[in-house]
Amino acid sequence: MSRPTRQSPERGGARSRLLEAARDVIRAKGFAATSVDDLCGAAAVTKGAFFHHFGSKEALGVAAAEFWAETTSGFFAAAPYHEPVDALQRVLAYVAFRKAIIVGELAQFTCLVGTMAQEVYATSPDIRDACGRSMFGHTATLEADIETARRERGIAGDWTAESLARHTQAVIQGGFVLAKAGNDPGLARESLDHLDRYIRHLFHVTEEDVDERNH
Amino acid sequence: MSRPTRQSPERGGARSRLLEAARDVIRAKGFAATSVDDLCGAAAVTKGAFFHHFGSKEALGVAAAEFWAETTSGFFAAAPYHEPVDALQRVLAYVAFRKAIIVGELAQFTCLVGTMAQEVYATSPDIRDACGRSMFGHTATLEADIETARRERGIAGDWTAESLARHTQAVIQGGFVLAKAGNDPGLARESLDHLDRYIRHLFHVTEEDVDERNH
DNA sequence: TGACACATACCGACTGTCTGGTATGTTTGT
DNA sequence: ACAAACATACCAGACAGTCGGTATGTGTCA
Repeated sequence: MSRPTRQSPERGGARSRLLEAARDVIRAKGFAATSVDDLCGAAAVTKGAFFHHFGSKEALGVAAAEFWAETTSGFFAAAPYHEPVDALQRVLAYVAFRKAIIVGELAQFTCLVGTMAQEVYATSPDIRDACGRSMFGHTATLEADIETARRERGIAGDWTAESLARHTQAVIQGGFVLAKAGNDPGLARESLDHLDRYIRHLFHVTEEDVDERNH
Repeated sequence: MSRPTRQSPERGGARSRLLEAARDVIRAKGFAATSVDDLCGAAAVTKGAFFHHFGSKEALGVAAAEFWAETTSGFFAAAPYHEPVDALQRVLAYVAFRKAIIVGELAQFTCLVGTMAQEVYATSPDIRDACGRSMFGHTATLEADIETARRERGIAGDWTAESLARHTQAVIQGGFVLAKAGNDPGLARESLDHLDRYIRHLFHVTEEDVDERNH
């Protein structure tokens, strides 16, 4: 069925098409429930191509997590939340941005590495670690802004920028879980409102303060 | 292998042994990666017994979510965090309790319905909805204490008890995801510290206030 | 009290399909 | 000509689910 056309579009693109298919199909069905044939079908390539590029299904999982790390880091680096010159405003803009991109179908805005890590953490250490690198690599980029904001504003408190960055990620990931369980993206957005309120509290943001330096 | 002894222990116990096996095995391996034979092996029953009690693997998934709802609601109802007479102290004690039970192996303290919902939300609406009922049924029990605390303390703010109860669940679930990705239970506890701080902020808890009315 | 009917609980061999993976071609750019 | 990038055919095992059967109650009526 739907044999890939001979003289198929861009020869050499099988690997990236498989990674894109993995990103989309695994987010919808999960890693274990996604078969190699599913991926080949979605990417319009044959099994020969699959095992030419990836030594095993597990190796594809690792590659998919790394692909996710690359593409998302590019996506977030190009996002507009970096614009404010004030570091705290960047942090709050990050949270607002994360909320703003929660639209449409669940499988399109949820996190590949969160989903995969949850599923394979005990059965595939390689995939788990690749997911961990992607996730904590991302939190590290936020951590820098949090740390800067803290210094700029002279904020004390018994918490670290690292832990707050990770907490932010936890709220996002947890929001995805609730959104899936309740079949309602609004549940993910809701938790980000609480996170926003919490961060404003940590940085003693008053009502008048809010638009003080808004890009 | 390991044939269940004829005259096996408690005839009639196959169903509950399968549900307990499902609870443990699925939390470790995920739903899709857990085979019916895995469950039969773990429960020491045969396939005949499995399909006598459950019409399909999916039906077992639904039953496992319902079993989880029953056993955890009993567990939390009996937990000591209900002791404080002050509602806010009960809420904070709940968070502390959730943190305290995060010990040992990941598969032993993480949430079955969170794991399953994340995995099957798009492929099995029946399991997803059963997971949702379990999860939001639990948040509803916390919501009551939050609402009472809010009235007792005359707290305003643009948030609802319902949303805060769900946010609490999101932080817990997100903590589990990070703990799995980082292979470190401490990551789940860490987020609960932030949640505790956030709730104290919402209720204007001062340092002196803390042990004011401690059970 | 016991015999018969019936239901529930379980057993384990079997089946057809699907799975990840392999072995061996064929095409294509350089 | 050569290697990389595919395609095709195939395989052995695992998979969910089936089915005919047995063991153990449970209700009923003489």
